[in-house]
Amino acid sequence: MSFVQRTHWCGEIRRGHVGEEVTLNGWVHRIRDLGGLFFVDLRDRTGLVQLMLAPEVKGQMDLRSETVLSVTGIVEPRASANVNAKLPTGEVEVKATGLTVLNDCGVLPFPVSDEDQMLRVNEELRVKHRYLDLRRPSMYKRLALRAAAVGKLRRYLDERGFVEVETPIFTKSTPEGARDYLVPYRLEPGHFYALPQSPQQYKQLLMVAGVERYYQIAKCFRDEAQRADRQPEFTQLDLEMSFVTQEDVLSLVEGMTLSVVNELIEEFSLEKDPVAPFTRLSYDESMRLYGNDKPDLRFGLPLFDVTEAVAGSGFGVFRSAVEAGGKVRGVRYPGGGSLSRKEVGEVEEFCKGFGAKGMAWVSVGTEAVEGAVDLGDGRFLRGSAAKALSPDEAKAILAAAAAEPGDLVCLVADSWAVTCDVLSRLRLHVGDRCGLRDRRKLHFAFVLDFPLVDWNEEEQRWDPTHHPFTSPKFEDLVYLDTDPGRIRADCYDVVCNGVEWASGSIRIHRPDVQARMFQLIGVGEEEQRSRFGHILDAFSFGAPPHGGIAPGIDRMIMFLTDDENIREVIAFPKLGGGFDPMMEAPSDIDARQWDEMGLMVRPAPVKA
RNA sequence: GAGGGUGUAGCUCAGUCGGUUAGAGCGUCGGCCUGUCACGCCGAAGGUCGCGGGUUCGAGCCCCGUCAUCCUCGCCA
Repeated sequence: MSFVQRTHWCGEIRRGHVGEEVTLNGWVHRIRDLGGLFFVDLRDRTGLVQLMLAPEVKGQMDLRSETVLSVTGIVEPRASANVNAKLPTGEVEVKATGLTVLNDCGVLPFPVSDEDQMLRVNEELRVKHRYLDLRRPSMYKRLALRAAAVGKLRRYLDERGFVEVETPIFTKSTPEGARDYLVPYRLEPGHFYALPQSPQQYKQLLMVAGVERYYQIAKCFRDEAQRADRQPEFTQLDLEMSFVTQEDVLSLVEGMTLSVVNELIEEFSLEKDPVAPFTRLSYDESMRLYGNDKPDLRFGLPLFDVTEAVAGSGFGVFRSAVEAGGKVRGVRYPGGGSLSRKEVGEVEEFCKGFGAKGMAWVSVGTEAVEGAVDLGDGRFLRGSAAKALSPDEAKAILAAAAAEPGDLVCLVADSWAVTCDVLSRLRLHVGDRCGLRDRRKLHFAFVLDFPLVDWNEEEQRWDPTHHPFTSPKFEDLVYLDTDPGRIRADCYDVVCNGVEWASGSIRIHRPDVQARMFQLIGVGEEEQRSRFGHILDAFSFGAPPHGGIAPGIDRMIMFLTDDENIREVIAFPKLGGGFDPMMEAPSDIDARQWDEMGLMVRPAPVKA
C-alpha cells in the first residue's frame, strides 16, 4: 500500500511554517469533536501537533485514538485566544486538506494518551502490551535517553583507543555466584551451554590476546530472584585495560561518567544538578561512617561509635554488649526529639526488623521537662537510656552524635556486623524522613580497598569478596598466612546515591600469586584445572597486568530518570518470575524439540 | 525459601456491620454541538467480584487453600 510520506515531524511545526503545505504521518493522540469542527492531536515520536479537520475533509472517516494517519494540510497560525501554551507547537495548527487512514486501532487496553493515569496502570498489562506502552512520550524519551547514553559511552571509549569486541552468549557454566541460565546442547544430550553472568573471563582473555583496551555493551544473565532494580538479563558496560594501575581505571571511569552524564543532563533537560568529581573513600571508612559499602552521600549523618565511652556504663544493655566484644554505635535523627513515644517505637521496630535486639534512644532539650535528666550544662536528656547513663556518658554520646537540641539520638548495641547493617538502613530511613535524599543530586563515589576475602562461617573457609582473579595489594601479602582477612584487594566500586553502580578490580597476572590465592580460598589443583584450566593456561602464555570495571547501563538510566524500577528503562522487560507476558516466554516446546534435545522432565518431587 | 500488599466493568477505583437489582470517573457505542485542546451535553451497553472449597437463611465482604502480580528479607562471587 502506498501512502503520502511525511515532509515534517509533528513536533517541529512552528510559526515559521505558517502558509506551508506539510504532510505528517503519525497516530491520533486525542480527539475533540465539536460537531462541525473536528480537532485531532496528531502524535509521532517528536511530539504533538493539532490538526483541524473541516467537515468536508473529515467526511465519514472513522477516527479514534491511535488510528494511524497520513495528513496533508496547510500550517495556519492560531488566534491568540486559541494558543495552547502547553505545546511547543501550540501557536499553530494544521488545517487538513487531505487525510488517509493508514490503519485502524482497536479498543485500547489502557489509556495510552493519558500519562497521569498510566502511572497507576497495572504493570503486567503494560508489559503485555509493551508496544503500546512505549508509544507514550515519557517511555520513548527513556529509549532515546538510553540510546544516547550508550552512544556517548561508545564514542568516549572509541576516542581513547578502546576496541569493542563481542563475546559469546553461549558459554560455559562456572558454578559459583549466581545460578546460570542453561541452554541444552543438541549434539551431546546432558551437556549445556550457560549464558554469561558477565563476560569476565572473556575480557581477561582479550587482554592476554593483546587487545589492551576492550569494551562491550554486554548482556549479562543471572537466574536469581528479582528485585525492583534487578532483571534476569541486564546490560553492563564491560571494559578492561592492560598495563594499567588502579588509578588509570578510576580516572577513566570518572572522566567518562562526568562527561557522559553531564552531557545527557544538559541535552535531555533532566532535573539534575551537574555531577561533581567523585568522592573517594575506603571500604573501612564506608563501613565505619555509613555502615555499608554503598553509601548515599547526598547527606551527612554519619554513624558514630561510643563503645569506649560506655564500656563501663551502668546501662546494662551497653555494658554487656561491649563485654561480649560488640559495639555501641548510633545515628542522629535531626528534629527527631519531637517524635511521639509511638513514633520512636516505630523507629525501634524498624531496627528490630533488621536484626537489632533493640534501639536505645535519647533526645536532648534545653528545658527541664518532666522526667528529663539535668546534665548540669543547660541541657536536659530524655529517652530510654537517659536515666541509666552517667552525665559524662551522656555528654560523650551527644558529642559523638553532634546532637543539637531537638534531635533524637538512636543507639544500637550489638556485634560490629549487626550495628553496620541496622544503622546503615536506619540512616537511609532517617534521610528519607527528613527529606535529605535530594532528587536533584547524583553523588558518585569510589569505594576502595575492599578486603580480598571474607570468612564464610557456614563453610568454614575464606571466600573471595570479588572473584578469585582479583589482585591483592602487594604490601598486604605479608598477612597471607597470619591474617588473611586483613589483606586488601585492588578492587573498587562506584556507588551513586546509595546504589552500587560499577564494580571492578586489578586482576592477578602472576601464576605464583594466583596459586596462593587459590590455596587461600581452598580451591585445589584438580578443581583449578576443571573450572579455570582454560584461563590459567592462557595466563601462562604471557598475560599482561590488567584490570577493568563494569558499570550498569540500566542503573545509569534509572539514576537519570529517577525510576525506582528497572523495568521502566528496558524496552521489553520481564516480570517478577522472569516471565514475559507479551511473548509468553518461557514456553513449552513441541515433542520433536524434546526428542531432538534428548531431554525429559522429571516429575516434581512430592513436597514434605 | 520467607513475610507483607493488591486482585470488583476495557482502565483506575469505591463498595458501610455479612442483607434489595454490585456503583463512580475515564474509555467504548449511539445522539447533539464551528474554536476545542483532559472539549461539553444527553443516552446506552458493559461484571465468572482472580480461581476452588468452606461457614451462613444469605458472602464482593468472614475462614481455608490456590494462582497471578507488586514490594521487602534471604539470595544476587
